[in-house]
Amino acid sequence: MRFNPIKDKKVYEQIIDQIKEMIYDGKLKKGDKLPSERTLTEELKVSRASIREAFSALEMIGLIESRHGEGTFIKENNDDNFLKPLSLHFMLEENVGKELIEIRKMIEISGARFAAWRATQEDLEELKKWVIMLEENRGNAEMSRMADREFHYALAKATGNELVYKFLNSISEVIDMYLANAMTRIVKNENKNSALIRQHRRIYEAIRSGDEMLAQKAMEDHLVWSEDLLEV
Amino acid sequence: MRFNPIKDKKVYEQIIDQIKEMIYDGKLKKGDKLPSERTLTEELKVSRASIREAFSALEMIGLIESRHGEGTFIKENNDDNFLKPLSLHFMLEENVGKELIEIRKMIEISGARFAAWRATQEDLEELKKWVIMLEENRGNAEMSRMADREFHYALAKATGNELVYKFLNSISEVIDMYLANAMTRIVKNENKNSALIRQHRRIYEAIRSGDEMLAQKAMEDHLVWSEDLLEV
DNA sequence: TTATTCAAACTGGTCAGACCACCTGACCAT
DNA sequence: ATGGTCAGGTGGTCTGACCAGTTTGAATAA
Repeated sequence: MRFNPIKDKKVYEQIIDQIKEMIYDGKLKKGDKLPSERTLTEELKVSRASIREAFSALEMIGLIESRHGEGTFIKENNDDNFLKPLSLHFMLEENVGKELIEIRKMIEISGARFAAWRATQEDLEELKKWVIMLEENRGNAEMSRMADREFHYALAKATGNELVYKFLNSISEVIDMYLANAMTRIVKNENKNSALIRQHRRIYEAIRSGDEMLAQKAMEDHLVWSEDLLEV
Repeated sequence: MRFNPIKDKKVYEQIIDQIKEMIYDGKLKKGDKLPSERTLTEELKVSRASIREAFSALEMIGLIESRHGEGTFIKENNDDNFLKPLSLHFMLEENVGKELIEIRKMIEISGARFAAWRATQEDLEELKKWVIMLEENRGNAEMSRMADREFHYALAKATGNELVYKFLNSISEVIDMYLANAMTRIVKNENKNSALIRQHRRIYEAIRSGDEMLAQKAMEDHLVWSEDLLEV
């Protein structure tokens, strides 16, 4: 004898489902204005409070935007961080740091290859800028960490894949926490600091010359190297 | 002269910030019970409606869970999919399909390598199961598509990285839409169908034998091959 | 006519209080 | 022990009110 669980979906969840469906069907597009809260009250026969609960949930994930006095709209620019709320999860998880670093590794290794293929002139200049920054700030953990981070962002941008950039950006906050100590150890050691700079320059040169496989290899070597330093 | 933007943060956003901070500081951990809505009403000097807006937002991203009659808790098991809301964004974007497929490619190519390294016996059996399913359903687009999808999920699981599995899972809905037509074309062509099966078997064999580089290569060949079919 | 003003009519943001539905635990009857 | 009852706490929902922005359009001034 089997029983099925009684489902008791909350009102605001059902509202979200309806909006979700309209997006599926293409009835709602970016920039579109949603009906006012009071209008929806009548059409859906629910209280304004429930509608506002649905809206605040959708606003949390960056899908809509409520503008006081104007109305509520499907968000136009998913500018930088629609993945931002994820960082909260990452802070609650134990092993997530290692897994995140692994994913970053997967994406960046292939990413370097894409970058070698598609990097624009500006991308190259940006990359070069941070390599130089790294060279000019030997021994400075703060600056080196910043330059390293920016280098990786620039590389993400150079992949020509917007989503790669956004994704790596959204997980950077958590990854940074893991890398901070490692960077301090690196810059304190003359040999390691040199290695760090050499590796970044090698990646940059490979991308600049358009050598996809070398870029991939250089990135992999770099990430494996820095991964080892995390364990210490 | 610099002005700071006038912050007019909504009440429910400030509530979220406070909860966020408590998680940062480690004062809130998985499974913890939050104060009741009525209690928070008094402590924060805000209305219950605002608190419920904050809670529904946090529930949307899967951070908390409200249980009727019991209370509100920091979610214990992020089991299923806290990345689910992302699919809504992906449906709104235009070029996101191609970019998503690229990211999938990046992750799966490296993922195959991880799988060759870490796949358990069950993982291998799961993979094998879907290869066989693919072989036994030549010409059947529906079943082939399903088997193909499940194979890739099984591979994601075999990487031993939970996050990889969850992430690929969350983007699968959108990717599937792009792959559906390609699969129909593949199974209608005897040669292509054979190639599809051969490629999956090759990936499986490489993983089974623990040959990391071959697994990576086999996966890359497969993805490049199927990518070309998308353009047709 | 044309431009300006400004009040009314929207919009979202917040609040207080009510009622329902559900869970828990204490107490009681069997 | 088992099951029933009841009270108190909790989330779920609704109503109606008021505040604070934006838009609109008619009355007014040029």
